[in-house]
Amino acid sequence: MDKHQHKDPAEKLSELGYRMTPQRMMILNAVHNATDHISAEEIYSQVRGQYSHLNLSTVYRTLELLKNLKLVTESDFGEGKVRYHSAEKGHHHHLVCQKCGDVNDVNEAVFTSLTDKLSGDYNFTADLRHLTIFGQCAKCNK
Amino acid sequence: MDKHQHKDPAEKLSELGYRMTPQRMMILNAVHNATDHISAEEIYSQVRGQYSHLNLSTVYRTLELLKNLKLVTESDFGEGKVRYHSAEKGHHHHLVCQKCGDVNDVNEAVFTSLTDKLSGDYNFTADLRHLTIFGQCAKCNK
DNA sequence: TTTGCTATTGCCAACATTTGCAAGCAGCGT
DNA sequence: ACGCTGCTTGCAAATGTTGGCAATAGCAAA
Repeated sequence: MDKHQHKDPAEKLSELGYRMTPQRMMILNAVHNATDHISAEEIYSQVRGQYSHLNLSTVYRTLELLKNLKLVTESDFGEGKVRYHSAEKGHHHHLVCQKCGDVNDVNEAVFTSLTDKLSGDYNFTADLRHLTIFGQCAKCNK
Repeated sequence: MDKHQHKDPAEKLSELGYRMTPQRMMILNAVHNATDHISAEEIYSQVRGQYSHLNLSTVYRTLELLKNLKLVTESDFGEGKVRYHSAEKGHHHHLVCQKCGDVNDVNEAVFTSLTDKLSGDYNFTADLRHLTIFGQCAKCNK
């Protein structure tokens, strides 16, 4: 299994001169196996369950690295902490309702006209991985 | 002067049961008089120069309030701290270059097709005040 | 296998921001 | 004037995240 992945994250790391440590491997797994967007603290306590030699700073530093390598994406839902998501599971954006707090996914396609415009008018290549948009949801709009 | 404002912030506050205190007045002035997007710490030390009885928590709490009343907007340029801007000076969005760190303004109009789509397809009323989009700027795209 | 370079980690302190709590103060009714 | 109610503040502690530094551990070359 896992044959369908384009490239093993471990491979991707070592190709770029990074080292595959147990910490990184387990953090990567935690993000990948998470059913939903997962926080740094959650990753920390989850990994610690099987591998007690881990520091929270390492979690943050690893997530920063994985983010730069585009292996994970970061979302801020306005909870006072940030959440992470495996990039391999596909991109999508979020609509967060400021009234009821509901979070809904939006397909990337909704943003193509925006990125096209930014590219055409400003020659700016937008990096919209996990964008969060605040506002009022359908339910609260009634 | 200031006759062109729609409504006095003091008036807007008291209408909603809030009080116009010296702290709030000076924080509001600091944001309004700032030539650029200003941080909480900057507001704090600036106001403290003329009014030493001020706590940093008050600055944060006041900014939170002004944000909810839509008197100021908040932008995160990825510096590890947030910046504020007077809403009365007009809305605009930001393109932040991940390579060179340059920040450019984009007119609100660029986003109308997006907000229309979100409204039509998802019945979601987007609250795009100061949106920040990361990517690569024209210079770095060459 | 051993060595050596340096990326990586843990620990701890700093930073930006939020929160709980008790005291202070404004405006209202009596 | 008095006290009540609830908004507002300062203070200090907590939270989420980042950064410096010295020790450790991958990995490649010998």
